[in-house]
Amino acid sequence: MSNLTILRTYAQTNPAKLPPSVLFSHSSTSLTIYDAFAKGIFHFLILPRVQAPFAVSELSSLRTLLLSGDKARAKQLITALNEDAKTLRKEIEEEMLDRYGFTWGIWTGFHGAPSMEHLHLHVLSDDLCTERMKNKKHYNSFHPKLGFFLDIDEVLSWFDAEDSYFSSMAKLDPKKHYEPMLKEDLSCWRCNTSMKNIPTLKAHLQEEFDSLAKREKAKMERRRKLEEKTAARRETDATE
DNA sequence: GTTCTAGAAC
DNA sequence: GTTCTAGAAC
Repeated sequence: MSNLTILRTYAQTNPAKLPPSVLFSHSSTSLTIYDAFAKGIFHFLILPRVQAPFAVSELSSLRTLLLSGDKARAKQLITALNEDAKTLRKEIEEEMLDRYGFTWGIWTGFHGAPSMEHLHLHVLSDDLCTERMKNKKHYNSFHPKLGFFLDIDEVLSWFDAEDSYFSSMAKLDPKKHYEPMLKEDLSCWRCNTSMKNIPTLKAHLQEEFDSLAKREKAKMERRRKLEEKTAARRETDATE
């Protein structure tokens, strides 16, 4: 099953009835689900559950939430999603250490022009070269320098800015402002090198990830050895 | 969002 | 000839 309103269906379903292949965890206010087409090795979506005072229509997207009228209420909801994301990132990092022996970047944000109904916060690792990363639109929608991917901290900062700034950002005009960003030329988000097509980009991202892995694992190893030495020294000091 | 596929790019 | 993209259909 997959259509443009599937997330809305999940958000209105009793979490106990969602299959474990879909649901990762839930709280009283949100659901964390596995992204069905993960663009990073780790890729989750956090969805607000449909409950008062919000109507399902107000939770349709970031745009509808920001324009729903009550700024304080909207900020509160996004702050709650942010807290859930922090917890999730910790869990992802533990899993990274377990399975890969090091940790790497995790991004948390919204798409400027989402293509599925119901507000969803992406939490994904920054490797970005999985099997499901298939075209320019996929990649550019997460490229941190293009502007399509809106980091949650940036979105939260809009609430503390002047009203006129908040209003201009809250418009989130998909056709004029956001969708053209998806057609920008491909470039590596780490080193800015331009890439002629998706297979070339993915091979490059894989190399970047492999060299990062090597550096980070070496760092972990040095740290471990240092701790070993420190522990041994402590032991000697204690017996002297 | 994905899949399919015509035709552009190589 | 093969690889790859991008637009239509769903």
